[in-house]
Amino acid sequence: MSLHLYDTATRSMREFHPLRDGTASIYVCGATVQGVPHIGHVRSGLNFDVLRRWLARGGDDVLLVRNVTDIDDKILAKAAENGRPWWEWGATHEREFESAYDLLGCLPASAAPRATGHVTQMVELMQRLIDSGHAYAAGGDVYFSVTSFPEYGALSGQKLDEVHQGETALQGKRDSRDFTLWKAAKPGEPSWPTPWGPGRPGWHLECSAMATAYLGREFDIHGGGIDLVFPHHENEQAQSRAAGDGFARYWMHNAWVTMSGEKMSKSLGNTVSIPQMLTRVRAPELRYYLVGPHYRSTIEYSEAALEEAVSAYRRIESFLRRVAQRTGAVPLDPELCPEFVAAMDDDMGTPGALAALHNTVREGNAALDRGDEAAARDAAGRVRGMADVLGLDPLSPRWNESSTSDTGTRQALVALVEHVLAERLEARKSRDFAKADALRDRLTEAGIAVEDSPDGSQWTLRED
RNA sequence: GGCGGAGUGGCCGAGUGGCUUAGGCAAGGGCCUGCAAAGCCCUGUACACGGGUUCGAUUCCCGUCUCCGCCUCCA
Repeated sequence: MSLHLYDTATRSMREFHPLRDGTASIYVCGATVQGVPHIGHVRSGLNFDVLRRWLARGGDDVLLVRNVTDIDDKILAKAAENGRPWWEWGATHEREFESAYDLLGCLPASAAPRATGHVTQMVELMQRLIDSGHAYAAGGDVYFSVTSFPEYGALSGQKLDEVHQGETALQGKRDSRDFTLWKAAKPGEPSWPTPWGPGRPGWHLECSAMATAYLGREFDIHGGGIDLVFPHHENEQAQSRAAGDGFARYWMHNAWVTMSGEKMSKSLGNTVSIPQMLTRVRAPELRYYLVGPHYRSTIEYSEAALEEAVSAYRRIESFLRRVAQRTGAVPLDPELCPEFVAAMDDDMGTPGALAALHNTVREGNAALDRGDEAAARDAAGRVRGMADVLGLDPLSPRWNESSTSDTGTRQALVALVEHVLAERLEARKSRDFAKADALRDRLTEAGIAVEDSPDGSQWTLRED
């Protein structure tokens, strides 16, 4: 079976064929950089990172553009509240998002364009829309005429009569359902010059302009959170198609992370930020938690579920470490088992993919138990290969980066622990188990877990 | 009011018209171990409720209840 993806626009599973053979293009709606990223924001980035890895695995050269909305009402409001320049406020949080994506193992985007850097493209798009009668300027604002585009509502299944753009009814709108492409400058607000007067972008316009600028007038996949379907993506599609562009060929939307049954959002105050999260669990553990469930299923956040993810991830990790310790470095095996491939091809079925991975872990552990090192190494290589597709390979060097800064401390710790373990080994040899246990207890108290095996004792730092 | 999603074993979380024990976590039993931990083996027997279609439905259809999301900024 080849890759099938659920397409929001047709509400059906469609076989994926890129527009241009060998190249897949993806545009993901990224952050409005008004605050610190929480796990919900990052879920989207993670889901599309997995998609991108899977497409690349299938041989496609993947272009992934993830935009940064660095000018909007909220940024201006929050910056003002905090007495900071709006551009600094945006830049600060843009770095927070970039750092969160990076820490969680997202491959860097091919481009991360900012709205403020693409006003020229927006002006061009507006001009095309005005020329073709789909948009009009009024008092420095520019609006998209919804009734001029019969397809309007097709993406989200909204009926035109039921539509409310939620924008304050502005004076110049010919129809209350029209949406704003460009906002006339208000005193004191940042603005950019246009043929219709100075102003700033409306929210939807930037994505059409940037997607087209980088990926062309037609591209493969447009993604984002499920809430963006209406009005954001509906409006994007309307303005681009009305202007004559093919625009996105597949629409993919990820579900929420909820908390106590409610959507996680700043206004509800039920946010769990990434920096906060990462003080409690390690990055790949959090990634496992967010990537494990299917991307179209809601994740109801809970401590217990997070802990389970941590345990499940550690099971994989400890298997690989055990094999590596006993038999030497384990190379990643790019060959994927059929169950894994089938699961991933079925609309990125990460749960099924993880099931296949865990089955291989069990297989490998069993091989280890019976002393079949070749089989264990083989399984370990395949486990790494599968985990890598999900960005979860525990042996990937990227997860070590954070600890390299304090190499000296690390070395001192290693020396001390090794010394205690050597002493304990002596005690065990002379069957002085009271002493051996006392030494182990002391390490345990210090947060170091010791496990004995036929090959000697292993120790790990437990952060909880 | 309009549109959409969901209710699965102790928990998380997939899936399918009749053998999937999905997978994980937790639990119990066993093996292994000086002990512990890890690992391996075994065990649980689920599919909101009421109808219908069918030889057979957790899976299809209808209805009911409950929950959630979008329609307002939002990943």
